[in-house]
Amino acid sequence: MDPRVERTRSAVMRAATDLVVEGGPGALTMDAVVLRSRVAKTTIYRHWKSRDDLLATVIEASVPRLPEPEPDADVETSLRVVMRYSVNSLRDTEWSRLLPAFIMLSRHEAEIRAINERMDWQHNRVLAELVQRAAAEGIVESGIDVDEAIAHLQGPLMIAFLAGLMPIDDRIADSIVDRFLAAFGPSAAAKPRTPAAGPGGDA
Amino acid sequence: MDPRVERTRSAVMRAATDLVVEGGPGALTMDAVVLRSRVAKTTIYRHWKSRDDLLATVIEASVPRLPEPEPDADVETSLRVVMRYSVNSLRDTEWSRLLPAFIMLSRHEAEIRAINERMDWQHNRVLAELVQRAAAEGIVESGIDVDEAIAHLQGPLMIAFLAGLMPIDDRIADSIVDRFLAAFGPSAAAKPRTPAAGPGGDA
DNA sequence: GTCGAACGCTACGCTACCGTAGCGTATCGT
DNA sequence: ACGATACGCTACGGTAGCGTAGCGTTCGAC
Repeated sequence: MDPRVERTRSAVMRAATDLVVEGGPGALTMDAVVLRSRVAKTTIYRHWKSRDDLLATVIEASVPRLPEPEPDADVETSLRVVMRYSVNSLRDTEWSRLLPAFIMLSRHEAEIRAINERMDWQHNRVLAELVQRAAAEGIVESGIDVDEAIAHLQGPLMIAFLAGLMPIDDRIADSIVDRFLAAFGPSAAAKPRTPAAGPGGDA
Repeated sequence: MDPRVERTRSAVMRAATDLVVEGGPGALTMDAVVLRSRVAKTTIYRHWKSRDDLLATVIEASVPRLPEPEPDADVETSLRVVMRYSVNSLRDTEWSRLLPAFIMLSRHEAEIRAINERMDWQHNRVLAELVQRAAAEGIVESGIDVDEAIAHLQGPLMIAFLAGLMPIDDRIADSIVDRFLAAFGPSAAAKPRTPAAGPGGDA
């Protein structure tokens, strides 16, 4: 491939990504990209058809893809590996600052929503497979609701990130898995006592 | 108070809120508000000093505040009440569509961030109190990490909402509390087996 | 009824941003 | 070397949005 093209694309992507990371999607203006990347505006428009197109490319390039677990590996270990990978995605300064914008734009921009759906689909597939294998091996309850399980794996991490409740590190990944196994383990007490009624004394 | 002021403020707020709900923060333009509210632009600027000010007011007005649990009520019941309240906040069409924008704007707009911090503070206070009471009553483990507990209460709900994994209803609120109690209950198996090592056989 | 406050209207000035035209220059592949 | 392709530059045209000026009108309070 023509090295000029390669150079231009990477310079623009670098500048555009930094702009969004630093100032949010609103900071991604073509003029700002021109200044920062030192690439002429006309040249940029030879590679991306619009500003929105460029924004979509920036996000797409930063979206993490969960690693596919090795089929013959221990399920619990695989789960921990995947969760640690998620944690590291959120530790990545680029993705961590892109994610909030990504969440919002997915609501109103069709292009970004499509990226979101592809990501969700991949993540859910990986996690669903692990949850089902865990159920088959008796590590978690057999009739487990896969979506619910996924929510309990991803949710605490996401909220810890968004709210800044706790440090995002391997420790949190492991503790989430621990809690997950405790909550969904086959010996998880007498499961649902859904009708709101306290177990013991009230005072 | 002058009813003209009351009328103007509510008409503008209604229009502005609808605009953000329908099209995101970018759709909140003064001209659009003028058209929809039938209030003159000059009048709007007599009540809000800028467009950003109006946006902040819109968000502030929609942010849910968790109910303060009654001190003499059963802890588990209170927890369920609070979680159901959170669920209903997300069922509210206004807040559910404002939340993503809120998440993003909190990163780059100081005004919105301040609102976010006030909300987090109130939510965390309510939940922390309940978690601590639960610990004191022996419903959950005694040395419980309050922030971790909060993450496990709010996280699954948040991710279910953001990803659209499951229907947002009272059922999910209750099941989250169930899972929480199972994961953090005093008899929650042999707690952390943090070093990644499977319990039984691997294959 | 009268006075003051709130409101409405038109018309701006200003800025930021998008995306393009036209034409000359530099660089790559062969 | 040399043709093709990519790139750079300047200068725009057009739009959208913010916030204000100035002045007349209406409405509420008393």
